[in-house]
Amino acid sequence: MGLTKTEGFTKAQVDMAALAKALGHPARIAILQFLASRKGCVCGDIVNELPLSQSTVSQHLKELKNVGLIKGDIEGPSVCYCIDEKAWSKAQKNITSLFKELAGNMCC
Amino acid sequence: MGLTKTEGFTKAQVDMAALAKALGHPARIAILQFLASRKGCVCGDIVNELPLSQSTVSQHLKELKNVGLIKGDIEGPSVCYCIDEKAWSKAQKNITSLFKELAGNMCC
DNA sequence: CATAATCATCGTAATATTACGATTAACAAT
DNA sequence: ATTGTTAATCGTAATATTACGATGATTATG
Repeated sequence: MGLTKTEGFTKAQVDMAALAKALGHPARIAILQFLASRKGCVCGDIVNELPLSQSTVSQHLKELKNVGLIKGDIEGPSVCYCIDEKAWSKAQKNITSLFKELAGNMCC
Repeated sequence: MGLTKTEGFTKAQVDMAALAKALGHPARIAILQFLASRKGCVCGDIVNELPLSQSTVSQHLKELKNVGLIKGDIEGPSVCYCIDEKAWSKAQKNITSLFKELAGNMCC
């Protein structure tokens, strides 16, 4: 299979899982950190920062775009990437509330 | 391939990605929420709460255990699961600091 | 001891993910 | 126009993930 069942789960659960899944690769964590380390868009040199080929990095960027965490604006021959502020703060809110929901109910 | 490259990334990045990956399935989100909704361990009826077969749920529980987020104590014929408080608060700290690191540096 | 209940594991199948090189598309500059 | 640069996409291969039924192991209970 390899196919994730979504029927029977809430939209919030499915969305949260999709967000977490997008963060579930070191390269994508590194990309987000690199984008944030520059104050602004990053045109070009993302590939040079990662130990992966250009096509692989492009795939990871695509996944981050699909989940909405980053945007890419075409700037001449290259593309400028940056974190999508709105999506990011929404993600932060959701994760924070998940942690709040799960806090303080431990037993063992 | 399907094999995630970890050389060239920091341990923090790899660990964060592993945590996120563990959260990257609706069933595993649902399991954590269900464990937290009960104040204490949950013996038994996790399977009944999910639209998945017993063996599939067992697999998801195993993944959550592998990343350390939950513990399972054998209690007679059944097993009591609960969130591992230490691992969970560490995860929370790491995610929070990731968000802090990435906040306020947007541009577009 | 036999049976039932609970959960892990095995075996299997379908699909997803990761990664790379090669190619293509778009644009800039000579 | 040709060339070079940048980044997406295609094609491919290897491995991972998801899911299920069936089987095992363990422990109560009759």
